[in-house]
This record gives sequence, C-alpha cells and structure tokens, in this order.
Amino acid sequence: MIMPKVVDHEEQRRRIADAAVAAIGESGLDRVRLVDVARAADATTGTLTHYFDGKDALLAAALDRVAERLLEGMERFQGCDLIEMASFALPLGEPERREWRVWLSFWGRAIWSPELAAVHNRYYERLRELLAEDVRRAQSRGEINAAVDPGDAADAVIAAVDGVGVRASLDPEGWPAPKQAELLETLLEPLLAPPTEITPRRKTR
Amino acid sequence: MIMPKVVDHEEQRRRIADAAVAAIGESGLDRVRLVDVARAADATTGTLTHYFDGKDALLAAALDRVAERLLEGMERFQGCDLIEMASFALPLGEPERREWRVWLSFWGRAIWSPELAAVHNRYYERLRELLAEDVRRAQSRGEINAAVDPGDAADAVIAAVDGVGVRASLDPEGWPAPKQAELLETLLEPLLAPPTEITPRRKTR
Amino acid sequence: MIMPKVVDHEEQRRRIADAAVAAIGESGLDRVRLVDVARAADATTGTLTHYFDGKDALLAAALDRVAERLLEGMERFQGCDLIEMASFALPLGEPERREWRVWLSFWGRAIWSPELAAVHNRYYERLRELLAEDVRRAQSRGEINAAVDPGDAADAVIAAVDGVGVRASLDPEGWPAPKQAELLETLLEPLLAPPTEITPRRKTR
Amino acid sequence: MIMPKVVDHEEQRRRIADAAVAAIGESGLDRVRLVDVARAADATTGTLTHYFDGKDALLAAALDRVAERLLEGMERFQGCDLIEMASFALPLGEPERREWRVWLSFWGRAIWSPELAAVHNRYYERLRELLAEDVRRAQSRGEINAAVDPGDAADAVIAAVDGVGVRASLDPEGWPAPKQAELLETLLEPLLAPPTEITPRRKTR
DNA sequence: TATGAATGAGCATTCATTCAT
DNA sequence: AATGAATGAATGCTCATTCAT
Repeated sequence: MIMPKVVDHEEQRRRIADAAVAAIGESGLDRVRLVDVARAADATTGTLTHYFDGKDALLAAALDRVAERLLEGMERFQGCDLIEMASFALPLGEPERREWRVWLSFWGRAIWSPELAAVHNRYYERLRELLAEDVRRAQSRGEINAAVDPGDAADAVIAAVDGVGVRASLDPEGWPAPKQAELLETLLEPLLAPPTEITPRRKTR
Repeated sequence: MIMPKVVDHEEQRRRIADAAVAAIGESGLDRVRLVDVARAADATTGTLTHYFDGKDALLAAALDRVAERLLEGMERFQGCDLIEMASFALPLGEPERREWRVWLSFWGRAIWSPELAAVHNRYYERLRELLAEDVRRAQSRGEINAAVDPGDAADAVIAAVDGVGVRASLDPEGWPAPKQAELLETLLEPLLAPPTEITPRRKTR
Repeated sequence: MIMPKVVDHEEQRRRIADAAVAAIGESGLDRVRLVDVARAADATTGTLTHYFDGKDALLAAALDRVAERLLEGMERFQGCDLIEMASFALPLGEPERREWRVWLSFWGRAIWSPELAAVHNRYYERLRELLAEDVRRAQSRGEINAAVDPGDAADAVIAAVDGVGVRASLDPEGWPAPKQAELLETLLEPLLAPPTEITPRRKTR
Repeated sequence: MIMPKVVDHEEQRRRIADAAVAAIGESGLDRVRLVDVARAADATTGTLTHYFDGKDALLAAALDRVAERLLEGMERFQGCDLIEMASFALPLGEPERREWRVWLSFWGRAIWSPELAAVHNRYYERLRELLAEDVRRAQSRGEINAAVDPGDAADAVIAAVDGVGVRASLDPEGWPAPKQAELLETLLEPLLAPPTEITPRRKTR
C-alpha cells in the first residue's frame, strides 16, 4: 500500500495551530505575528495561508486546540474526587500557567468576536456536561448531597476554577499552587460536601 | 491659593482616560485606535500625547479608571449583605457589562505587561481589604461564622465574582441577571452563611 | 533716565540663537527640536516664535552666531604667525570640536538652502579678506614670498583648515591636536614659507 | 552551483541603496523620505523594509555606496600624476557635484552616528592607502621628494581635496572647475614637487 | 505544495506652528 | 511678553495578504 506523499491536511492544520498556541504563549495574543507562528511551525507565512483563511481563522483554530487540551486534561481525571479534579485545571505549574495565559488572552477577544465566543461556549458546555456527569456519579455514591443540582454544581466548579485561575494568572508570585488549591477548596467544599450531618471532609493536603 | 493657568492637567488626563474607557468598550482593546479615543474625548491625537506618553500609558490610565470605578461601586454598597453587595459587581445590566468587557480585555494584556498587572493587583488588594473589613463587621454582628478567616472569605468572594462574571461576559444571552445571581449565591452562601448549628470546619492552615 | 522694562529684542534673539547652537551641539542639527532650544534658552517654544519666524529662521540665526564666533576667534590672533593663527581654527579641544560639529552640520543643509549657503559664503568672504590682509602684512614684512597672491593664499588656508577639520571631526580619536597641527603645517608651510632662495614655481594656468 | 531562488538579495540591496543615493542627491539628506527612495527604486516602502532594517540602515547603505564609487573613481586614475588624479575627485562637473552633495550631507550626520562615522573612516583609510601607494611609486620614479612621508602626503591630499570640495560645493557658482583645480594645485604642488635642489624643510615636531 | 518577495493600507508618533489667556 | 495647550500634517514602520515561481 502506497502512502500518499502529500501531507495529511488535517494533521498539518493541527501542527500549525499548536505552533500558534506556542507562539501566543511566548509573546501574547496581541503581539503575535504570522511570521512568529510560521517560525514556530517551522514553515513560512505563505504556508499558513494554505491551511487557514487568514489570521483570524488560524487564531480560532489555536483557541480550539487549547480548549481541546484543557478538556482532555479534565477527562483524564474523571472519576477522581471532584475538587481534586478541578484543582488540576488550575495554573499550578509552569505548563498549566502557559496554557492559562493563552486561554485568558482569548477571553478579551471572544467578547468582540462571535466566532471565538462560540468556541469558548462550546467548550464550557462540554465541560459542564462532563462535570455534571461526575457530580451525578458522586451523588449516586452518596458523596455529594443529592439535593444539589448537578448542572448548578458544575457551573459552580467552572466559575470557581476560572475565578481562582484568573487571580493566579495575574499574580503568579502571589499565588503559589497550595494557595490556589486552598481557595478552590474554600469555595467548593461546602457545596460539594457529603450530605452528612455536615461533617465536611478533612483536608488531606 | 493655586491659580490654575488654563486647564487642570489632572482633570484633563482623567477626562481622556475616561474617553479611552468608552472607546475600548465600543470596539475592544485590540481594535481601539488613538483616533477613536481622541474622537471620544473630543480632541485630536496630538492632544492625547500632551497628556500621555504614548498609547500604552494611555491604556494603563484607562485601566486605572475602570478599577477606580469598580472599587467605588463596591464602596457604595458597603454595609449591605455581603452576597448582595458582591452581586452588584456582576455584569447584570448593560452598563456593567460594558465595564466588564473593558476590565476583562485588560486581563489578557496584563499577563504580558507588568505595568498593567500592577494596576490589577493593586486593585485586588484594595478590594480584598474592603471585603475583609465587611466580613469582620458581619462576624461581629454574628452574621458570619467567626471561624472563617476574613481575608480568605474576601478572596473567595473575589474569585466567585470573577468566575461568574467571565462566564456571563462570554455568553451574555445565556446568563441573564438572575442566573448570575443564583450561581453567585450557590457559591458563596455556604461559606458566608450565618453560624447555624452547622459549623463549617476550621481551616487548619 | 528710565530703563525700559521691555527686554532688549536683539539681545534676546542673540541669547536664543546661542541656546540653539548649544542645543544643536548636544544632539545634532537633524535631531534638535524647538523644545530643545527652548529648554536650553530657559524659555518656551511660544517665546521662540516671538523672536524668530519659524524654525528655519532660528537655525539660520544659530549658524550666524557660530560664524560670528569663529571669525572673532580668528580676529583675536591677527598679527600672529599665519599658520599658528590658522591652527587655532582647528577642532583642537572640546569646545572647538563642539563648534565644529555645529558648523559642519550646517554644511549639509546649506547645500540645499540658499539662505544658509549665503551665511556660509558671507563668512568665507570676510574670513578670506581677513586672512588676505594678514598675508599682505606678512609679505610687507618679508615673511612670505611676495609672488604669492594674498587672496589665493587665503583660500588655501581656508581649504586646509576645512580639510583638516573635517577629518578630525569625523575621527576625533584618531586626530589629536598635534596630528592636526602637523598636517596643517605640512600643507601650508611650503606655501607660506619665507621667500628663501627657493622660488616657488610659477603658476602655469 | 548556486541557483538563486528568484532575486539576488544583495543585488536588490545595492539597487535600492543606489536609489537612495539618487533620492538624497535630489532633495537632500534631511528631506528625503522613504517614499522618495521607494519611488526612485521603483518599489514600495514595504519593499525597502524587506531589505533594510529601517531608514537609518538604508541611509548607511547609501553612504557605503557613495564611498565605494568615490574610491572606484580614484582607482581608475591610479598611476596618473597625483595632483591630476586628486583633482578628479573634486566636484568639477554636475555628476561629481551631485555625489559631493550626498557625501557632504553625511558628514553632518556621521558626527552623531558612530555607524556612519565608521563608514567614513573606513573609506578614508582605504583612500589613504591608495594614495600613499601612489606617492611611493612616484618617489621611486624620482617625481616626488623621497623625504616626504607617503602617509602624510596622502593625508595632505585628502585634506586638500576635502577643503576645496567643501568650498566649491557651498558656492558652485563662485568655484568653477578651473578655480578649484588651481587652488588644489596651489596647495599640493609645493609638497609634491620633484626633489629639485630645494630641500623641503624638515618637520620640526 | 511551498516559498518569500512584494504590496499597501493602517497606525502611532513626532513636532512645528497657532492662539487664547 | 510669555505661556503652554491644542492642532494636524507628515512620516516611518508594521504586518496581513497576495502571487509569481
């Protein structure tokens, strides 16, 4: 069987989009130029236009990649303790901080761009579903008060992670990993506590 | 007695910075041009450079103004119920949504600009202090469990507001005012609840 | 007798023109701004326009001042040995180097500006006259061969000084004072030598 | 064998630099705009930035070209009588006057720019070497007094040419070709005269 | 496919000049 | 006379996009 010499179009797109993420993480969304992306992808700007209809499309693809990876990260921790799982979405280490920088940069653009906003909302929907599923599972195991609406709980987790993540991203020095985790716990523990006579879980860390 | 020559320099700076906020709110931080600000300030670009050392300095001043106003907004509600007060910081109406758009746009830049990050962090510090004060007051009135650390509670409120605000800003249609308020309540109520028989556990660290 | 409160207009013009010379000497003719001159004159740009019709006129006045001072410098050494006198016009020390920088900067402009060229040529005429006078005097004292045309000799001195001065201005490190003086001597000594038995060759053309 | 892709990068740079020289010769160094150069090079300003890092770099390249051509001009006359050769470096005709205008304009800038000064000094060094070589040759033929130091003689020629050239450039009307040549002769003939019975005075310093 | 030369609109910035006080 | 706020034309530079090879 002869492998076609031509490159896999989709694979190339993904490769370039990843390069864009890297380039954005390097110099910021506002400052990134097409040549920066090209350089990061080991290609030329001309090549980029073969695969994307202009810069906006490329950036949208980059956002998509980030969202995809964030989601995959969450999926890996499915089944774990919910708060623990959520905390892994925080910018605890340098690689995560990097992804957060990119992710956060896109917020400011998404407000003005329906296309980017759509990517964000699609991601939030999937994440919410994923989390709600976990909540339901935990409730069936009696670990979370059954009175809590799984969707609401998921939204709460999302908001808590975003809120803590923003703060930590803007002041990385002031927010080392433990401090972030603690704040997340402070916010979510009462909500996701087991429906006992209210003995909140002991802190393990 | 100071006899100002012709114009009050500081007043002009403020006026122009406010115009910048308006312009950013109109077209977005990335797309705003100096002429847009000038137009909004009823001036020319040349005038802007009289008062600011270039575009970056002007944008930083704009961020300062937004932060100032957000803080002032919070101060107005001091003494009210904490959750109620916090909810007034959410993008519930169009004017607030506008401010949030600007505020949020700056996050993406602040990550790459120490100057902007400093403005943000300064604001967060002051906000935290203000909220912590309120928490202490509520505790002294017995409205909040005395075991809760006021600073931690303040951080929690900030994170919750930011988290909900981001979500609502990215999807204004999907997050009408009541839904925002509910999510905020879901997040904060257990934490800031009166010290019923259910004593939330003390923090160990 | 009442001294009028009003400033001496001419005196002010001179003061400002001198400030312009200083400012040019600081940052170069191309880069000097009106505000720089104003600052150097301890005035504001508005004041400058009271005394000069725009930047060009001010610069022309500055050139005039430099020429004036160069000429005055030469006059002080009148009567001395001609070569010695000429060498005092070279950029031997820092203050002279400074004047030369300004003077030289104007050459590039004078080429394109009849006004500035006129200042230069006027200065050259006066300098030539002054030098020719000295040559005549030296000839009458028998110190210079009488066959030499005083005007030609003056032109030769001017050219020699300019030629050496340019070289030294472009490479101050490579042309310390003694080296400049030597080259000037090499160029002028044979010409301005006493009328020894060696009759300088007759001009053929 | 090198197969140039599409255009010869260096060739293009030279073409543009030459266009810059032409543009400077047209309107002067101070007034020349990037668009003028672009127009002269039959290109756009954008193209210029492909080949040069901004205006300064382009101007420096232009200076380099002028120096190159001046040197080439001198090389063509190598072996001729030295004074005759030197006189060909003077602004005798319109094309030479043009080159001189450009060359002279750069003097005023080089004072403030180490980069430009370096170009000038490099050129002077090469020219000095070339002239000194010629002097040595003439000495071996007995045409120039062997007591004269070739390097010093070369410096003298350079200074004389520069001195006369400046004067002529500032007042082209007053300095027709013959007058320039005569002054040059007046300055250099005694120095470069054949070693007749008249021993040139020994250097004292 | 891929390259990179070329384009040119867009924009911040500079700065001489004007003018009301 | 002097100030300095305001103007706005001028211009270098950036960079996404196009296109011939």
